[in-house]
Amino acid sequence: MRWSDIGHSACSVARALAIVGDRWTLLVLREAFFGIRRYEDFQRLTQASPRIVADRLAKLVAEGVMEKQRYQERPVRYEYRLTPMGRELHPVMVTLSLWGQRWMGDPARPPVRLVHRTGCGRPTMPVLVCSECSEPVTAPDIAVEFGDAYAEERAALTRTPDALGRVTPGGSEP
Amino acid sequence: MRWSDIGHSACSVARALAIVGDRWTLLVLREAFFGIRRYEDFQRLTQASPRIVADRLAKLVAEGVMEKQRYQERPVRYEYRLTPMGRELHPVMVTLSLWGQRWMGDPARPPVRLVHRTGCGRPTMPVLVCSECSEPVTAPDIAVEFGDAYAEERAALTRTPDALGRVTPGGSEP
DNA sequence: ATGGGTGACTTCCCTTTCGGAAGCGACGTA
DNA sequence: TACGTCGCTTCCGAAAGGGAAGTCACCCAT
Repeated sequence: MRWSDIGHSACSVARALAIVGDRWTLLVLREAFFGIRRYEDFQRLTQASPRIVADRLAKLVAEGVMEKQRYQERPVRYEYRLTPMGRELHPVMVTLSLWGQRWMGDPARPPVRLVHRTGCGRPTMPVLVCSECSEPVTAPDIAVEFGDAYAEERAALTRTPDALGRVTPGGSEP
Repeated sequence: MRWSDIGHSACSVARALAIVGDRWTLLVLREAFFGIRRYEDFQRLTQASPRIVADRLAKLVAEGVMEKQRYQERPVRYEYRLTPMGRELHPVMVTLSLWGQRWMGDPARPPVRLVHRTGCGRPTMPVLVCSECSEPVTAPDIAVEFGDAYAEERAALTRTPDALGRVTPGGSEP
C-alpha cells in the first residue's frame, strides 16, 4: 500500500492525510498559521532542509492548500499564503496544539497562548461542540456511521490483497 | 534536524507531531476510534505491512497513547486500546475528517456520518468554539501569543545552525 | 564594473527509514 | 499429526531524508 493509493480511499481521514499527513508539511502549515509567508522563513523556522521545504510547499500549492504569489516584481520574489482550503485546517492545528500542550508540555509555561481577538478578547482553549445542539462532544458522545461506499471498501478488506482492487474500478453499487 | 530532536522543541505542535505526526500512526488511530482493538484488524483495515503496524502500535504504547492488554489467556492474545491521552486526540481526528470530507470528498456521499449519540441524537459536524464565550472561532479570530521559552527558541533560529543549541542546554532566563 | 548580499531554490551524495514478502512460534482444533 | 490462527520478526531492495554546496537573478554600495 503506497500513499498515492491511499488518497483514493473513500475515507476522508486517509484523503486528508495523503495531503497533510506528513511531519514537515504540518510544521510548514504551523508556520503559515503563525503568519509566515516567505520561503526563507519557513526554512529557518521549521529547521527543515531547503529541499524538504521546497518540496512540501510545492505539494501544498499543487493540492490547493497554499498559493504562491509574486509579492515583488524586481527582483521577482514569491510568497506562500494559505488558501481558504488551507485556512480551514485551523481547527486541526488548534486541536493538535492543545493536545500537545495538555499532554506533553509544562502547563505552567505554555509555548503559545490563543486569544479570542475578535470576540471576547480573552485567552481561550477552543472546544469542539455539536453543530446541532452546541453541547461539547468527546469521543464516547459520537457514533460513527459508515457511508455505503466506505462500508463496502472496508468490507472488501479481507485477507486477499486484490479484494480492494475489485471495488475501486467499478465504484458503483449494482 | 531529526525527529528525535523535534520532540524537544518548546512547540506543542512539534511535540505532538513527534508522536502522532505520521501517516500510518494516524490511520492506526483512526481505526482505534472506530473501535478496532486487535492487531490483525489494524493490519487489515489500514493495509499497512505487519512491520509498520507493530512498530506504530509499540510507539503509541510507549508514548502512552494506547495500552496493550491481554484479552485472553490461552492462547495469549493482546488488544490495544486508547488511553485517556489517546482518547483526547478525538478532536484532532474529527476536525481532520471533516476537513477531508469538505475539501476532498463528494458531499453527497460522505464516507462517515457522525451522530451525537449521547446528546441531541442528530447527525453532527462538530465546530470549534471559544472556551470562554462559546462563539465559533476561525483562524482570523484567534491571535497567537508566544510564551517566553518558545519565543526565545524562535528568536534563536537565525541562519547559524548552532544558535538553537545554545538555548536548549541552559534553558533559563537570567 | 565589480564585489558582496539576498532570496528562492537545485544538485549531489550518502545515510536512514520504509514497505513488502516471507517466516516463525505458540497455541487450538480436527 | 496436520492445519489454521494470531501476533508478530527478519530480511532486503527502494525510497525518503539530511547536509553541504552550488545556481541564478537581481539589487546595492564602492
